[in-house]
Amino acid sequence: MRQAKSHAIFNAAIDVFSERGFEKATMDEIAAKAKVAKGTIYYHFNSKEELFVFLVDEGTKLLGESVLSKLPQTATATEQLRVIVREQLEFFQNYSDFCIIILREAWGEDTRQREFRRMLVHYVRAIQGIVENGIACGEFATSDPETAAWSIFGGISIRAIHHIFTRSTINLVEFAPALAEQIITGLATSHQAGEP
Amino acid sequence: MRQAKSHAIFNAAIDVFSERGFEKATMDEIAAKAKVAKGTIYYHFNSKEELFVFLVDEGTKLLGESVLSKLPQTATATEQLRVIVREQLEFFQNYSDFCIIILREAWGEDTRQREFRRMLVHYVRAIQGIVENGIACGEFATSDPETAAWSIFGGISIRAIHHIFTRSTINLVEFAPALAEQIITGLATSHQAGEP
Amino acid sequence: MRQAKSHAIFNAAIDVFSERGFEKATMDEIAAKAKVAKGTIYYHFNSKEELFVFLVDEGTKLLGESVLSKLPQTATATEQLRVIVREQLEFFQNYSDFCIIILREAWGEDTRQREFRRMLVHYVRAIQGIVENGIACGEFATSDPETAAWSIFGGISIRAIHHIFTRSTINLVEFAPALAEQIITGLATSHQAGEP
Amino acid sequence: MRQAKSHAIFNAAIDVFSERGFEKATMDEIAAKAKVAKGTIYYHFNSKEELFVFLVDEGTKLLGESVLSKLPQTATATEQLRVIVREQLEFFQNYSDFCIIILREAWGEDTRQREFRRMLVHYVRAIQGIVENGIACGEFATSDPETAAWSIFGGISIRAIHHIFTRSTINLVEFAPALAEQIITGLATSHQAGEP
DNA sequence: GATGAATGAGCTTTCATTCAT
DNA sequence: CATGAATGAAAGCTCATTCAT
Repeated sequence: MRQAKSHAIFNAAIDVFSERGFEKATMDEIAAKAKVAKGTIYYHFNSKEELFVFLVDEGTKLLGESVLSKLPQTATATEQLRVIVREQLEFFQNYSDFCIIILREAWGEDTRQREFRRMLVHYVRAIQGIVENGIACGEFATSDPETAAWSIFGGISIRAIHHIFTRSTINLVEFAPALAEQIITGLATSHQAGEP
Repeated sequence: MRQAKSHAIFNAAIDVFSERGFEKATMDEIAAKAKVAKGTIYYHFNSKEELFVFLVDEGTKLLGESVLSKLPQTATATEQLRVIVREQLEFFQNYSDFCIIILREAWGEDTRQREFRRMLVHYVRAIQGIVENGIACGEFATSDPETAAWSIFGGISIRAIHHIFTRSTINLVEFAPALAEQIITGLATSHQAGEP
Repeated sequence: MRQAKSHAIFNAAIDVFSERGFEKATMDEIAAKAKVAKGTIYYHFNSKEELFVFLVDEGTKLLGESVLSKLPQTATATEQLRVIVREQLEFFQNYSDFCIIILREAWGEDTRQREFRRMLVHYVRAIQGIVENGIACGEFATSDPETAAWSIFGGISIRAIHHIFTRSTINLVEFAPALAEQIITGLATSHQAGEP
Repeated sequence: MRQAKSHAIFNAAIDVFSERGFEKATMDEIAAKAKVAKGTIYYHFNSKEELFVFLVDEGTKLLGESVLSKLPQTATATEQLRVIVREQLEFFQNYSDFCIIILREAWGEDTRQREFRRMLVHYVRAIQGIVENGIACGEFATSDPETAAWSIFGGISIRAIHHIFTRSTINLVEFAPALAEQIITGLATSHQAGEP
């Protein structure tokens, strides 16, 4: 099998980066976990940063594919949003390491962090597109689709990471219905919700 | 004036921790920015970790006070939620450094990170309390107030940090109405919002 | 009372120097134990080294006085040696801190260590004098009184420090008879002791 | 050759530890003397303490082997004691650095010091064993073989270290006969040595 | 392709000493 | 006389990266 070592390094790196954070993660620990010599990592990746970016790149792509490919193209925006919520929770359930990496490592002015945000923006723009479609169809109403998209993404993600560190055994996907309902119909009971 | 040096260190530390992250921040840079000798920091704080925890403690307390003290006690839960959204955005507008620190440094198993989350939980519980009050009054409906609270907190925070790294000049508070409306009435236009 | 603080510092310093060794002892700990401010130590002693030398000077003088003043001037050299053994053990029993300081801190090329050894040499020379007197009187026989003196001093001291770190409750003075006998008559039973 | 660097570090460490003492010795100086980078020391030894303990362990083992392996098994206890005196002096002549390290660094409550004393006790017990054999054979008489053993060890060691700091060119082994005679037959001329 | 010994810049922390009060 | 906040040089230790094998 090609890339056996690469894969081992990749998996070990996700482990270690999510457990320690980028700065505290050491190439020694990654090498030990991957059961390769430290030099071997440098044969496959030019630097710690490059390894990280590769990993984040793959992860974000996988997030995009996992979530967006499940969208039923003919469904309503409302239905698509429900799928987003469910699938993103499912993704974070399966790849909780990556959920942690996103929230810890995306914020800063280092190259890897800007790069990371570029990828996240790409994903959130897809959510924003759905919101905008919903508006165009008259399903949704909001004055600021970008704000809507980021708060949807942030709401799901922070709910998920809180759950991850709670170390509960409940499956993240179980939060999907409540979360989707809040996003779509809000907290207010229908007969009220007056404007100030 | 007492504590002049302590304050300088405190402010410098917020700066540096938010710009570099806990691990990459150096005591040298904090000392230089505070215009004190490195030893002076250690005269006031026993370690880098202790300095960080002190700072996070003060920051989280200030967040709690800034937001929760503004809550009109006699108002409806709906109105209280609007205040939360506005005031938390205002807080992040004024203390964007602290917004960054929260989202970067709260997630992990180090002592300082667990401590940090304990404080955040305290704040988010207050939001959860309002949601539960709203339910009790018949204003709100949700099957999972904890999920509601964390997704509200996360939605506001991630919207804010995205905005901070966008380096726009728009005041964060301007997002308050749209964000509040989404939380309260949801995205869906009132005449629909069917259940699956 | 004059020198109340000086005395407190002196006693605290003996404590700390013997517990930690010169290098690891800190002026902070000495100040804390003496219940004075750190600056106060520097009012009474110019430096850590000076404090140490003063303390060692006093201690060695006290050792000399404690032991040598007990020597019955009219007694035989044999009897005087017995007194030396007993009184030095008694001194180490009362000032075990100082016993530790002697054996830890006298060996090296720092100024304070040379100074220390100068004082020790003075004390050991007194023992050597007794040995030489004994030879002159025909009581003792040895080809090397200096070696005799140092090995007597070393034998007593190392026996004592071993006992101190054993943390036994036995009084050091109880070893005096056996130790004196060994020094004076040797291990061999009288009817033998052949020369090689 | 394997362990070339390790050996260089080992030798440099003995040098520096004996010249400066454990606390004052710096890893920088050891590295410089060993002509390796500082990090290299940490590649081979986990800490300054571990390097020290390793060195002391080897040294004490070597002391034991150097001295005890020379003991003629069929000889009398008296003869064995003479060998001990001569060989221990020879060892200290060859490894004066280690003689200094023993007397400076064995006394204290740090882990490395307790460990050190454990090893010394092992060596001194061997001397004690010889004394006890001598008693069993009727060659020796003493009420306290442990005291005898420690004072023999201490007498030799302190005589040696005094000589080392005197920087004389005389070979330590030249003191062996006088020292042995004192230990075996004592100072007193045979016709006396009365008990008080 | 793979290894792991070696490196050295850079980090946190300590602590004797000073000095304004 | 006495204080204790402030200092900065110096030390132990870490770790990404390199390179000879």
